[in-house]
Amino acid sequence: MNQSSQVINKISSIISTFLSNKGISSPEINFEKPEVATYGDTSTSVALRYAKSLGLAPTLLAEEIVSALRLENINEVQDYKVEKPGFINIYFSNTFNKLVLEDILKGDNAYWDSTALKGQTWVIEHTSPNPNKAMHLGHLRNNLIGMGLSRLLEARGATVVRDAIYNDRGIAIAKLMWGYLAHMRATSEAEPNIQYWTQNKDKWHSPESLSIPADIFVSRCYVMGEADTKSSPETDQLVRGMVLDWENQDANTLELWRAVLAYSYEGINKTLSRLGNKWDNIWYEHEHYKAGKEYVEAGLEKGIFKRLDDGAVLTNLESYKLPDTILLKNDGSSLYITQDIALTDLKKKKWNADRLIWVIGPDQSNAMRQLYAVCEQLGIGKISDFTHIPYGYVGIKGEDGEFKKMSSRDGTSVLIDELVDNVKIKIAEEFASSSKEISLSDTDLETLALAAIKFSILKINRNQDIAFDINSSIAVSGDSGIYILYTISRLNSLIKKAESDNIIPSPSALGNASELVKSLYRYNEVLEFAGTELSLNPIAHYAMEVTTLFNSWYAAESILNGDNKEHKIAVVLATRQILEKSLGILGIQTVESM
RNA sequence: GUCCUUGUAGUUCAAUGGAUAGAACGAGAGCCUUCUAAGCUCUAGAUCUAGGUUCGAUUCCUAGCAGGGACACCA
Repeated sequence: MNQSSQVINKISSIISTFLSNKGISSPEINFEKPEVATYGDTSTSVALRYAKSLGLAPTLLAEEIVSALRLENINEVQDYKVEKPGFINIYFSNTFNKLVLEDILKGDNAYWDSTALKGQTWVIEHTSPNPNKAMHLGHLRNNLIGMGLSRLLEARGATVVRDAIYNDRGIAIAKLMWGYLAHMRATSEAEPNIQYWTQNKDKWHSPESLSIPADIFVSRCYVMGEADTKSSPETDQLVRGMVLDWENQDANTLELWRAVLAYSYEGINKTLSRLGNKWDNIWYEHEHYKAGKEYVEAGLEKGIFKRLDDGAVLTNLESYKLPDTILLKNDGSSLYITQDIALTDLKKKKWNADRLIWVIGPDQSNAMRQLYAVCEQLGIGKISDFTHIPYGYVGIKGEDGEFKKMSSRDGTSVLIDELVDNVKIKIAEEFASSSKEISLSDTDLETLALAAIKFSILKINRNQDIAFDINSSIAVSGDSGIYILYTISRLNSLIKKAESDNIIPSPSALGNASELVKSLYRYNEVLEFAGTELSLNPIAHYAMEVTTLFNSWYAAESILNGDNKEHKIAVVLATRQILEKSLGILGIQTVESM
């Protein structure tokens, strides 16, 4: 426990004791940051909350609480004030600021280690890519949320397992295989059949031979393959036959399947590694797609599900107030939900998971609730162990300013790589016109572009739809990731200069920048809030707040000159620490200078 | 039709049931012989409607209006 939190805990326990003595059993004491600084550094509304049950006017109760607090003489508090209608506003002294800075500069153990979720294992499924399409902005948002949440949960002490599922079998993959076979022939003599292909693979194109990225290569194959099945019933038959051949483990079909998927994974991995993606485990549909049926049969025996006249199996979710859904088709084959039941049990057992999270689009929300209910009925876990994290669509801003869904068919689908590359160009142009002396490496440009993109997505509440304007959506000034990175490079430069001037950082109770320091103190509080909400935008907004406060201070104060240099450079160090930690959770890396 | 979700300055977004609804972009006015002006300071500008609960509602409840999504053998 760090020193600064102990101050709050002490205040809290004094109030708690006071209210208990008055007859309130286990009172809840809340603190919040007032809107305006004149209302103090922190504030509690306990008096408003309990005045009625104690039969006292709120301001009177507040006064009594303040008297009790004054008796204790807490060093770090300068003053308490009661404000109508009954708030108790607390003003910290500079001693408090000194403690905050000491805590932060002491490093990891003292300040950062949260034990809130210690001992818990969370499994978080995110970014399950579609093997036959290049990844677009929807996947980007999924990935940023999934990776961000897993870092946030880790920061709160949980053991986190990140996983994803590849839907690597079925009709869509067969279309992809056909598209490759029929349309990626390098010479006209190549025959579009599997047998021929296995003997003459060099007569087919690869991403390298066409000089295009693997994901684009795969997308093209799929689009052409699908078009063929639509226009020609014979091809459609043939593709369906490929699915059967695959299920019967036909060696040649499996070989083609592996070859095509290898391109697919190559493309996916290239894009995702750019983003800093990490999975601890990948589930492949072909490994478990049959297992779900047994769970459904077991449920039938227990009378949880019922078999319809045509042989299909239906849920009974009346007690959950959910619409029923089919678990097994009338031909006995399985559906998404069938496989997900098995997968959920696998996940839970493999990691002995306490909580399971799915980061998946909002269109799945009904299906997710059905899945969770069925899993509870089958005894796989409690419904409260399962959480769906939906997120709003990423669309395109239309001519009329309206939100339009992206569609690869209309060519309005924006790919992740395309976006990153465009933003890099934009930043480079901005930089070139800015009369700076330093030059930016390509690595720096990539870092900056990713910072701008990640921040602009994560600062938005995840349930909001985003209408993307390709020309202006990624801000490089103002409320942006670039603004924060720019500020960090200012901090870096100050720290370097302080080192060469031999200024030893040392927090002082006489120091200034108190508003900034008090906002640094809120880091843990923000993490806790974000963690309970499973939401990342509070962290983004917090980082912005710290940055803005620093820049205002920086503009008004000469940091490396005058009195108190040691204190001021301690503030600078602590600010950098907090900003880097916050950005770290968002998956944003920084540049040394820009 | 039922269920879920969203509605806040011109625009893009904030706001744990709290106090004077915050930022950014855009608009207007200033600030570089001094630590990085991608910065700082100031000005103008908003809670979809109607009820209710509460000391207090952008937030919770009810009913509307408007957008988006889901609704049984697709993936």
